[in-house]
Amino acid sequence: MTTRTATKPRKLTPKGEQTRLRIVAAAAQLMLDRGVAGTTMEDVKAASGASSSQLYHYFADKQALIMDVIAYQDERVVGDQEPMLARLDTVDGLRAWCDFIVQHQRDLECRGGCPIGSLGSELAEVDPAARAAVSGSFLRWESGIRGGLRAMHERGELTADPEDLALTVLAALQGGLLLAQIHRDVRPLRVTLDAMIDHVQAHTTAAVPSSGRP
Amino acid sequence: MTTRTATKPRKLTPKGEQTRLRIVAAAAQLMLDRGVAGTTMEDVKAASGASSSQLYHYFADKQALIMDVIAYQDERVVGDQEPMLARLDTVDGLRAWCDFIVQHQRDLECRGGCPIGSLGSELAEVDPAARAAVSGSFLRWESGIRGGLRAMHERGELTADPEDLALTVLAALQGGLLLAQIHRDVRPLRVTLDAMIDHVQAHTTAAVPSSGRP
DNA sequence: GAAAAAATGGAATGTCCAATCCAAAAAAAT
DNA sequence: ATTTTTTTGGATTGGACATTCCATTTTTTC
Repeated sequence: MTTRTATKPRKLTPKGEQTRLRIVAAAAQLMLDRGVAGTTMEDVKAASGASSSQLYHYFADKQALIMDVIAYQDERVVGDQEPMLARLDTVDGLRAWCDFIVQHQRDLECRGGCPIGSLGSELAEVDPAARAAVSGSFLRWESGIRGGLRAMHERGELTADPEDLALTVLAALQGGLLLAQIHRDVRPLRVTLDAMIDHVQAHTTAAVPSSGRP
Repeated sequence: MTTRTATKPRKLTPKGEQTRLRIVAAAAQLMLDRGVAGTTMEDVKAASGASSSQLYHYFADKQALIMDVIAYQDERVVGDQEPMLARLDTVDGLRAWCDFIVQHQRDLECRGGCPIGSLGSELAEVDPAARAAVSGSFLRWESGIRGGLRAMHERGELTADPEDLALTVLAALQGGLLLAQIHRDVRPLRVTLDAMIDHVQAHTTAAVPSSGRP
């Protein structure tokens, strides 16, 4: 098929693929900085160095670009965290993951919020396809968290239900990220993730009050 | 002053106040249903039965209307919950509040997400004044939650820090609401709030595993 | 009852922005 | 080397939409 709107586009040349990715990466950054509605195709052109023809060569319309931005952020956020998610089978691994997220938000000065959650929140009621895509990304993220918790559970170290606990941890993370963004302060995120660590620890077989950490 | 853009508007007649409120209420509903960007002034006119002149008679511009929508939602959400927040000084009160929120989302079929959180997420990076207003609303909400937890603490029933716990509960709530909205399923919210109840209970002096509830 | 102020109606204006169009250059395929 | 395809450039178009403008009606104030 020569149409591109509903099917996977025909295979691009390496140069074409590079241009397409440059456009998606630029759009992803702009949409994190200013939201989807606050990002125009003109902005994307300027940030990516592409022309209008290129934008509409690679993307049927703005909505198609948004879908690719969601997929891109899914890789950048969930995909990149997978090595750490694989280590959530220990409380120390959980703590390291939390520390990484808090530090990352500190580096960003709490701007943008969660790259996936913010997109989902903005688009959920106006773009069903986008909402479904973000839902898929959240399920992937939850699955990664659950994998580690389940391993703990299978070793007999975690007494709580890893299904529910993974969901709770992701929800707390999303809420902590939102509050940090709104208040421009990592404390809500830090405190919330620490509470999750405590909560997980409280449901391990070696449950003891967490001692002061250096 | 005769200007209306930066100062409190001059006193309205009762009829004028009624019209202004009708506009704000209509805008609030539309912005929950379709987001701020997805809501035009034409939509607000149609929903409120007001004319363009009326919109711009009562609001300097769309941004001014948005600010009033945030204040309105603050009252509708946090203000209306205050009686329940006053009862968060018991685990049963906490459970009742959580049940109310879950049922409310069920009634809405998880559409819209949190009326305050969604506005904040969409506007945080494009409207500093809006972000600050939402921040204030979250602080008010957190304060209401903390009040109850602090009462428990002061009675010696809660061993955890009510400051941190209130923050954690609000973050978990926001995250649960977001996940429920994105997945169109109350389960993430239910599970997350249940975990918060467990977490609070685990830090009370009568800490026992929660038995199955009817 | 009259004057002033507020509320209301709706057409018009100007700007923004997604998307299209016309075309040339570069790269790939034959 | 030539033809075909892909990539690229940028002007233009049409529609959306916030806001302004002109005016009348209604309500409030004196």
